[in-house]
Amino acid sequence: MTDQRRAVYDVLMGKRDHPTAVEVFTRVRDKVPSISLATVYNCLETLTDCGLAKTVTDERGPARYCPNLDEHAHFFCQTCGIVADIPLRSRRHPQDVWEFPKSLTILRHEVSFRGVCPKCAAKTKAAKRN
Amino acid sequence: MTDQRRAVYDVLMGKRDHPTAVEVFTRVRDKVPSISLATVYNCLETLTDCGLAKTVTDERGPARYCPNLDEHAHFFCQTCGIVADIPLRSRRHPQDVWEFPKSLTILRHEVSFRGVCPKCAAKTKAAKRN
DNA sequence: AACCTAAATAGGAATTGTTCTTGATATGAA
DNA sequence: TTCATATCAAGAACAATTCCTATTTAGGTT
Repeated sequence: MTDQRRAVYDVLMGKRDHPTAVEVFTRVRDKVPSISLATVYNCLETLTDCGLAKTVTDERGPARYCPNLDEHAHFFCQTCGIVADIPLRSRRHPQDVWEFPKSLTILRHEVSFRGVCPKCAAKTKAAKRN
Repeated sequence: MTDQRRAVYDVLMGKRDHPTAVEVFTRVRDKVPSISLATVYNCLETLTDCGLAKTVTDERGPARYCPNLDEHAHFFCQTCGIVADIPLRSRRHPQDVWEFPKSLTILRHEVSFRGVCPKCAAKTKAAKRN
């Protein structure tokens, strides 16, 4: 655990959103001004390999990193692009929710929702009134 | 509907797998040798906008395109990278499984699984026996 | 059938996000 | 100390995609 990794980890945990590598980079530079973007990528990879963070990708955009280790889904706002965590109501096995060929070895699964966040919904509503 | 779009559409429908743009490009050149990669990208975007195809992305790899319009999930084999459609028979409503802030407008959702396909599972088993 | 206009195309340059390479630096073991 | 190993910074390289521009085409209108 080097200074850089510690700093990247702290930044991820400090603001529990879903920053891109570049966003992590700009945040972490406040603490370790000499850090390079490549190192941020390396640290993020190391952290995800250790299971301390997860990657989230919204279609073709840049990879985002998620410090929330609980099982959860992601919501992507189609308008502003914000990413939100959707918690699981109760512990369920994938097999309990979906039916799939038993010949497949399922190691992990991922659920994502797309739509409009409250803020953007309010904006479009306000725009329509004009 | 231009020749190029028709050709891209036919290629997608002709082999119901999950090709990348470049794979579509190489396949479609047999029919329309003068087509350019940029045009393939354009056509694929047009088709997905029309709802005639879907995009599938496995983490950070190139985008893949899926001609299967039925509701289904995707399975990604971690070993060989193959993408398979999983008919999505959900046993529960999303609201029953996930806890949504009711302020979110959900327009669509996506489920993907990662693991090992039967073929690769057999291979590793065979390798272990040696 | 010739004409017109908006849309689509080919080709290549540019951009974006990420990974790789290299040499320097640090860390820990012998 | 000396060596081996891992990490780092900096920037080049890379892959996937998008953008740009001149040219061509589709398809509706005379």
